[in-house]
Amino acid sequence: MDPHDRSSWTDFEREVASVLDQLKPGDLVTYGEVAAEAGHPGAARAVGSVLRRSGGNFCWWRVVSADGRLVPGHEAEQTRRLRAEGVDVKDGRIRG
DNA sequence: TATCTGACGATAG
DNA sequence: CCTATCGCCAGAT
Repeated sequence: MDPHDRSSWTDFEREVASVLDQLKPGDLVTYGEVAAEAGHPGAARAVGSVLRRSGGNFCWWRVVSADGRLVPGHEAEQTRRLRAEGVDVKDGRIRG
């Protein structure tokens, strides 16, 4: 998947991208919300797959699990990015 | 067409 | 609070 040529992406990837593109610094969404906003309610797991394979083409750090958990294996980086946007993160989780 | 996979989500214990 | 399951979806093989 080439970040400079979205036309080569799948419809699902484009839809997910359009949703994430609207997020502003400090915004937080869950995989399920992204899926629903993209027009694919229930496809939360598929959203995670897209983000995992997309390797940073999206603002993945603003996406958290439904229970507020950060991305497994990327807690440090995600915590750093979120705090830089004013989000309160505590022990790999969103406080609030 | 059949199966397997996973950065999910809800539920039960 | 934790783990174990199960249902779900789109992609990859």
